Amino acid sequence: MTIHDHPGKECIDTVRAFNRFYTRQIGLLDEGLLKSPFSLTEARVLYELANRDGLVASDLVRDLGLDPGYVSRLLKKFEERGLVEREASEADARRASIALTLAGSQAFAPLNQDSHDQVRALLDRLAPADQERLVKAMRTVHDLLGDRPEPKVPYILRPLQVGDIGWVTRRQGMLYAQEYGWDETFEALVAEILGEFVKNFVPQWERSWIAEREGEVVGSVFVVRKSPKVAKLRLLYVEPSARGLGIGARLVDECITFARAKGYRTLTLWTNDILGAARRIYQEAGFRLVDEERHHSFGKDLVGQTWNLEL
Amino acid sequence: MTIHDHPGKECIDTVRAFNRFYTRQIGLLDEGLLKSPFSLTEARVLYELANRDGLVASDLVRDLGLDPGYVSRLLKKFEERGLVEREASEADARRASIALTLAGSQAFAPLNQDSHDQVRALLDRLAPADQERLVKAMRTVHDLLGDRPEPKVPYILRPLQVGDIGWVTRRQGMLYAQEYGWDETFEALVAEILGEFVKNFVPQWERSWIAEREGEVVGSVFVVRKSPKVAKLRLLYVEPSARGLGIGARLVDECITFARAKGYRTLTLWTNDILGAARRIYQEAGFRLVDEERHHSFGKDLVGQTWNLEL
DNA sequence: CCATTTTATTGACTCAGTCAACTAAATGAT
DNA sequence: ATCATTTAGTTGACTGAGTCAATAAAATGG
Repeated sequence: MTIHDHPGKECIDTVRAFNRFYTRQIGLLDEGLLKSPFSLTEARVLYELANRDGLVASDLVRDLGLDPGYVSRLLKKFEERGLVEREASEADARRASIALTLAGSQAFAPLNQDSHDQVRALLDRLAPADQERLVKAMRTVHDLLGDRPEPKVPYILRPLQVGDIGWVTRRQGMLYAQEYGWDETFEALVAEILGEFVKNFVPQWERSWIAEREGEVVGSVFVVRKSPKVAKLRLLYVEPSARGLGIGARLVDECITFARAKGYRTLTLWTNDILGAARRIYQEAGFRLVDEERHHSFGKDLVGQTWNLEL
Repeated sequence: MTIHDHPGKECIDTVRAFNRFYTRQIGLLDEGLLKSPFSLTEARVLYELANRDGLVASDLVRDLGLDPGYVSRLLKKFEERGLVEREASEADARRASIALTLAGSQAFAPLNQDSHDQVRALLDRLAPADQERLVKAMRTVHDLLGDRPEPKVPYILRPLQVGDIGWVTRRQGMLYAQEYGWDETFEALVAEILGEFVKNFVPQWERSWIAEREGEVVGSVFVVRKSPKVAKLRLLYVEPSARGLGIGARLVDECITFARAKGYRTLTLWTNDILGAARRIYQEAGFRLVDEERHHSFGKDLVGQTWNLEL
């Protein structure tokens, strides 16, 4: 696979179909503006003015993709009608920041309310579960096509919650199936391990960390008690899409800190030699390879490795 | 929870933000039309004519949300330029179906190509995994907001594949957590059962069915061998969004057929009394309640039930 | 300090889209 | 059958949203 395959034709057609569909959708929503004294573009400008401070004419031109002349005239009209005020910039005499006056806000309020009500009506037609799916899908499209600002917090760590076990199982199963051709018995092993983890969970001695990035699970790791002196790190994984953020190292680090704090003497883990990225993380963290054995699992011939860290 | 909660404010705001964003996005894409001799609306009309047969003027008015007078004039202009032909309808003398001529197709081709290339360029900027996410999200939005045509095949049944174990675990865990407040130990139990199912899987005596609807898993059931004479039905579930299609009954039916074919004498299952929808399916299928016992599991006081069907 | 770029404005257009009035055919209620 | 109502499409008369090019003034950058 090259870095960028050309997108398939069905993909392109689906996106185009969506664009046509949404063109119409937006047309329907904007019909609500017909009775208002503002055009669609005017309403867009009002919205921007109402929701952002310190805007300058050229911001509107750029962000809404409008003609500078048109914006100039439009603002002049708004100013004459007392809807906006301009305040000359001190730093740059050409620019003037534009703000809605009270009258402007009042003129915008019903527009805003209409739009709000329309969207609510749209959502009301859907079952709650579908509302969530819709919103999530829209957010995905928005994030992918918009110039996504890197999230301020690249990821968070949190404990296990309902749904995580299955999700982690699924993702690990699919990931190793895709990358190494492992069969479904690996996914089954993950399911068993996680099932047992929760069933026999001892909060004092064991812990789980789920890495979440923008609401999506992107990594996880588990520490279980093998004996009073030995803790085992299990099921470290990081989503391919979230690699390079140091999540893997961070997760391992949390495990080590936890194991130390609990008074374990050894932190052990089992992995396979082909998992290079993981091995590097373990080495960096100070783990030493203590044992290797061949085995046939998950439909492949593999070399299992045991790594230990003396705490 | 009422049937339709009012959508949360953040939902509404997200949808509105998406609408603003996509208004701009469509504006960007349509800039490609500027050099062409057609307006956006003309291009939309041409697209419809190129992709659908037997169209009538009023179809365009309805489907594209246009003014009838405008369409009338637009078609007249196209006809004068030799881009479209009209053929009077036999059934209704007022109507005439409209079709692109060869010249019309030729005029449309570059537009179509441009749009295609633009979308390809858009997708090319994304990693393949993100392309898939985008397309899937768009399809979700389209399906939810468009008047979705009922799929021709409402669902299909298929055997387990990689990723299903985790998905089924997650969905069951989340479903019962949401509907009955069960804690994560239920999800863990599902994970263990499924892990063991795959680990000890005996194809001759056991089987799984996954119900899939439009590419999404919407239900599942498993049959395991308890003894040479007794098979156990486990983990029946149907997604709320796919209920009412008879998937649950169908899954149970498959289990019964399978158990009979394999020569089992009894099909047994364990459930809880609060799961009313499931109970109805079991009763319909001929199962008899043979045992009940109170137990405390999943953070709740429950009444477990064993149901048997003599084959 | 001078060429270039950015920000904003203005004049001059135009054509995409609207609105209302109207014809002709089809439908449907009685 | 028939007559009121609805549907399909047409035409005339507008208008105003948006475009394009020229210009001014300020800021930037080598």
